[in-house]
Amino acid sequence: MTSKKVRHILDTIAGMFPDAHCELNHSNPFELTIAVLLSAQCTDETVNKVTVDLFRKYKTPDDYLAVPLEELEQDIRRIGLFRNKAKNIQSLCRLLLDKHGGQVPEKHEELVELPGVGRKTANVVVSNAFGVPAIAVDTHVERVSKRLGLAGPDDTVLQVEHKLMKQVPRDEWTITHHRLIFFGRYHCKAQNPQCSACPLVDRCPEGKRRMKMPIKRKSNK
DNA sequence: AACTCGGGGCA
DNA sequence: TGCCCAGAGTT
Repeated sequence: MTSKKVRHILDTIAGMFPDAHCELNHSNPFELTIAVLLSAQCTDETVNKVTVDLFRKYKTPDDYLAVPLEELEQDIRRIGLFRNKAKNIQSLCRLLLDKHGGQVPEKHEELVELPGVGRKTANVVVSNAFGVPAIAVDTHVERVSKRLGLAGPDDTVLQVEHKLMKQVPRDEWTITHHRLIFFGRYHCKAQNPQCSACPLVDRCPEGKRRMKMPIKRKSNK
């Protein structure tokens, strides 16, 4: 794909979502790390409902370790995977205290060593909390990148990340990440993508395919 | 590469 | 009801 076409895609999406940003409730790197960890397999909106109260009760790693696991599970019960997540939070806090003086490390390679923190979470933390350009490839970014042809249909998550970094100027990585998220979440949705109202449909391989042959919705006859 | 965890939102 | 969600760890 030509750099001109990539630029057109980026600019169009920027116009659609001029105020794209990180929607996770947080006010410091530690809270952001907790919020991203909690967000796995559920929406940010759901996470924020929990963290508003959670962050009032728990300010530091010590606070999370001061309560029994069952109490923390109860406090995050409203989101999915809460048993694993509660355990992850406490072991994360223990490690932060043991190895990092209770602070969230700024280096990507240190972040991914933390329990419950993978490559995607580390990218979100460095970009949103520490100002390091990064593109975190989640399900939205992966889906829209493949639909738009910014990545190949069979690329792994890591390959998608590399292709995006190659095609997008470094100082636009973080904002592009957020715009692709918004685009995927509110427009180029997994189930019912708004192709007929999409300014990119003419240049989108997947969009053209879908417009010609709309996906049949499952109907119970 | 496939599987598991898991309650909430939405059609 | 059934299916998916801004993942990561294990096998």
